[in-house]
Amino acid sequence: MEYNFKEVEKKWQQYWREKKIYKALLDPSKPKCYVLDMFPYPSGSGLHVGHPLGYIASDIFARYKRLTGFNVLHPMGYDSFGLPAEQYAIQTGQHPAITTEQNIKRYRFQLDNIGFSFDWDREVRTSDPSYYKWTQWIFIQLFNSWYNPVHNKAENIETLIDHFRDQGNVDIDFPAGDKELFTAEDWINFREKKQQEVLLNYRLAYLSETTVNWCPELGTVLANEEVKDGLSERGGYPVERKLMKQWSLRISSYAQRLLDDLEKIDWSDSLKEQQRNWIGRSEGADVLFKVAGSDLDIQIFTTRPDTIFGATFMTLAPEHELVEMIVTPELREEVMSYVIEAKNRTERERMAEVKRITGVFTGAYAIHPFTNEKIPVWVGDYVLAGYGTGAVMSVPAHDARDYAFAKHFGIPIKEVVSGGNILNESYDAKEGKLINSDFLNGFEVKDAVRKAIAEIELRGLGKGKINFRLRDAIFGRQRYWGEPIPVYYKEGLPYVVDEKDLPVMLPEVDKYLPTEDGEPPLARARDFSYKGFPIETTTMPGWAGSSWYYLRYMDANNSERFASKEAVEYWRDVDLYMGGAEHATGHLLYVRFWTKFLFDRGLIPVQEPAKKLINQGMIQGRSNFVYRVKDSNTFVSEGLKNNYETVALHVDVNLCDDDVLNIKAFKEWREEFKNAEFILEDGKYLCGNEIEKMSKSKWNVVNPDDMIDKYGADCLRLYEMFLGPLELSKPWNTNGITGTSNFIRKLWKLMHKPNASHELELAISDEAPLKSEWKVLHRTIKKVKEDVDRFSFNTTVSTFMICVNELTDLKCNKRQILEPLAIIISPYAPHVAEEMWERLGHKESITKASFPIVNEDFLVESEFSYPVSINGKTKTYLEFPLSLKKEEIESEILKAEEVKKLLNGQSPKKVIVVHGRIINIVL
RNA sequence: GCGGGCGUGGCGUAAUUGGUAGCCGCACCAGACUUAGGAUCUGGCGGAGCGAUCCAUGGGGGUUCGAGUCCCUUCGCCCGCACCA
Repeated sequence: MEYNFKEVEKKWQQYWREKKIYKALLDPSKPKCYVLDMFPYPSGSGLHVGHPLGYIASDIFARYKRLTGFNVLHPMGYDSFGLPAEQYAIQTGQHPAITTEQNIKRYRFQLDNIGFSFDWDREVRTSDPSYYKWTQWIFIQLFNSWYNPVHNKAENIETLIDHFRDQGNVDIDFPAGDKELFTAEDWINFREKKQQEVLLNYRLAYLSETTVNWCPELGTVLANEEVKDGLSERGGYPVERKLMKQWSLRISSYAQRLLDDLEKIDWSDSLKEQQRNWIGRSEGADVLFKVAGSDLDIQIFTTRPDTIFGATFMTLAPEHELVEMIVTPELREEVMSYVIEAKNRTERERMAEVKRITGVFTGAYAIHPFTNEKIPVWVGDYVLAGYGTGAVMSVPAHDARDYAFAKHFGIPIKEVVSGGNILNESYDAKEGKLINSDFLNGFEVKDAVRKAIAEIELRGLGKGKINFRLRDAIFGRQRYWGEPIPVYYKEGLPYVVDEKDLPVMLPEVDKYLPTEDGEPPLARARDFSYKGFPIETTTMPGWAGSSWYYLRYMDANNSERFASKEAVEYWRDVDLYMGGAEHATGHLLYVRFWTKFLFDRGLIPVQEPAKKLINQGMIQGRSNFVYRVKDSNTFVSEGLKNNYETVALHVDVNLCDDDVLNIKAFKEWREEFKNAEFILEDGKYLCGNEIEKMSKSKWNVVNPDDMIDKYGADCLRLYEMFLGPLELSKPWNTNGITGTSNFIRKLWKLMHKPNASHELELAISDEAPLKSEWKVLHRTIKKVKEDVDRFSFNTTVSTFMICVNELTDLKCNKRQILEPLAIIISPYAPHVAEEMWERLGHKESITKASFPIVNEDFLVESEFSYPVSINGKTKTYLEFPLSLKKEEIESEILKAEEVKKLLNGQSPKKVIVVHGRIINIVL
């Protein structure tokens, strides 16, 4: 019989499910391999062919690792808290849990269709109380921890309390903001309320009044990572800056470690670079400038302390608290109206108008700490409140922004580093010699920076400092569909819920909207309280559950702990993490942060979640167009469209095959096309095409289920891999799928022959293979192994094709060849491989087999004829027997008769041999 | 502006990582068989030339016996960050 993929795939999927073939057990006798995909948010539109790309690749890797003797953990789950289900709930009143459940069912069906080797007994759902119980538990650990800068790790808050009791806080760096000093005695005399307030300043999960990204449209705050170009990442609504009391996580304490440990992990350069940029470490100094005629100081941060003599003015961010205090009475009105205007501009407006230079003089002057000159203090919105100290010393000669500002307002420009032409533009480069700079004169920039910092510290004007761009992560969301924060309020102070009372269940509400007084939806819940005290009404952000899910898979059904000690000790970290690059500065930063935190607290044995990470490329859509002749119901084929005046219309790509329109289906597609007429070329209607993002509105969404129905799961798997390198973004194009489809048929035919009535029947030979057949096999095994090890799955598919073509040419149907062949193909095309395996007489699943070992003996060439170049030029052919050892090759070749003949008796100076072959002869 | 990546036939791509450029597949062309099909099989398929050969990896230059690969320069494309002091 012909290969019937529908029957075969169904049969094996059922077999795998029933026998729990892919169940992973903790087995210390075997090496572990943890292969993880980024779990999906189960959206209403289901999977399209782009989603499984990464899943297929990781599945291949997982299956390959199983065959090579690893105990593989390859789980899947759902990131099931999130906005779309909540938006839908707001519109329809349906509980998000119901929508989510429906979507998950659909996802599961689609995933099963592709034949993945997930261990579904370990499925996790972030919205499940048995899961978010532990998300809440980790939050409590964060709340009960502080970052000890001396030990450079998070510790139990009790150690801080002990320290306060013994020594106060004099010797402890305050993590953020101004430091209020107290002694041990002070601490003991503080009331409970005061103590708790102080501790809140040190906890890793803390409540504070901060400027947040407020999105009025979504009615919630967002983390920096969730804002793109001043718009919300989800929905694309404008975001404002707003001062609010909010829960935050102190990720900034981990900035240096998050940066340093990038060195230790095998992630792509671009992704690491994105994280480095996001963390944004810069070295420089904090310097104090006195305000003339007052005892106020302006603290600035600069990375160029060497240029301090070039500071001709200072600029404060409009939000800076000193603005109000230093502005002179005459200018107060003007300055404050500028401040208000600047504050009211949204982030987006501010960004869009980067080129616009605005600012206003405060009337106040600062005293230059070295020259004692009076320099004017300005307010300008090019200075950001959120970075450094929100104030800068402006050195127009050596900073492009200061330069533009100074030019615009006619402020003097003083050159202090030679090498540029400051009449035309600022000289920002960090090289050149210092001039006009007193004690720094003559130093190179690099040395001057060091010298300047030393001098600043010596004179008590400030000190060297490392600044990070990374801000603490805002953790509260004014939304319903998320994890409740396990906190209650007593006398206005937050306390965490007792661990034994977890989870704090998400309460039922009558509506999923904020209350009339603007409280989050949870405030609608009746009696949402703990021991009579009100519970926090904001919920956790979408990234909370995904920041530790990889740990839950290790022991997904544990009700005593987030995962048992044995499980985290055994599985440790992810060996291969597959997912999109869009999570570079969101999820992938948070999951590293939580991992380091849990490590610090002795809960897990690793500091990084994933050793190796691959970002699979996006699959774009390939839209098809039909061309309607203007004002008619006639459609003209693509090649002839220039002869008419036409309008291009998106047409459902599923109505086209290789860009040829299925006219019958098209007519049935929409009522208006029922009587459409067509102008054909070569008897066909050819559609135009264009690469666009895959989306419903563009009619270019290809559903994997349809592909599987038409070609089978194995064919889809092979084809998605064959499209090109994994990391590359590429358009989905089914035009080439016949290639992989043919391949599966050819593979099948290796062990089936047509009988008298032209039907295929099993034909396997038990004869010993010929050397040529062994050679084909072992070359393939070798190549496949190398390819999988370097994640080059597209070349592997080519390798399989070559192998099958060659075996077909050799008419090889030998069992000893087909068995290993089935094994090496099984990670890619598991269904057909299982079926072959069974037909070869095996009772057990092919997944229990072992990946064959390469026998190099079959690959050694004894004799060959190949082109050789002389002095890198002329090519000629040479036959030379090669059975020599590496070190013998050159000396033997040098005296070989053949070579001399070739050179008319001359002896070569040097023979270049690569992989046992003479490549070039130098005379 | 800064950072990361890329540029090879009509198309997707490959090249043992510095060693015969174009593997494999699609598309296309020719042929065979035929139960007439969008099946299967055989052959061809970067350019020029009857040919041996020559020219070709965005352009220019360099290192090397030898460069798609390394270096410099230039052009073009994609992605990320961006008033971060």
